Amino acid sequence: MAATAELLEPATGDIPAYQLRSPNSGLAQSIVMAASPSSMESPSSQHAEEITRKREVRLMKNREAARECRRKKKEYVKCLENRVAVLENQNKTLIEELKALKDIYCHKAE
DNA sequence: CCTAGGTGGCGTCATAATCG
DNA sequence: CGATTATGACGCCACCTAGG
Repeated sequence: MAATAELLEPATGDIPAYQLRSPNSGLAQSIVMAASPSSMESPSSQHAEEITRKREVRLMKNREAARECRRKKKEYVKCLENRVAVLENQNKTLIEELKALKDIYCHKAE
C-alpha cells in the first residue's frame, strides 16, 4: 500500500494532486494574489489582502509541518517495528539457550 | 462489472509544546 | 508571554480488493 502517493501523482508534471485539487487554497491562488496590482487599491482592501496573504503563508507552513510530522511518525513506527523484530529474535535465542542448559543440567543429574 | 469496506495520504483546524 | 512550530483529530479523496 506504500505506492498510493506515487500513483496519485497526476500526469501534470511536478505539481502534486493535492495542490491542484484543493479549490480555495494553495500556491496557485497566492501567486494570483501576488500578481495583482496592489498600488492602486484602497487601504482597506490592501489590509484585507495582507490578511489573506498572511493566512496563505500560515496554511502553507502548516501544510509542510503536517507533512514533516507524518514523515517523522512513520519513521518512528518503523523503528519500533524493527525493535520488536530484534527483541523477538533475542527472545527466541534466549529460549533456545535456556532449553539447551536445561538439557545439560538434566543429563548431569542422572 | 459494481460496490462496500479498508487503507493511506492529504489539508485544515484547534491546541499543546517550544522558543525567544 | 506572545509568536511559532508540532501534533492530534477530522473529513475528504483516490486506490485496492473481496464478494455478490
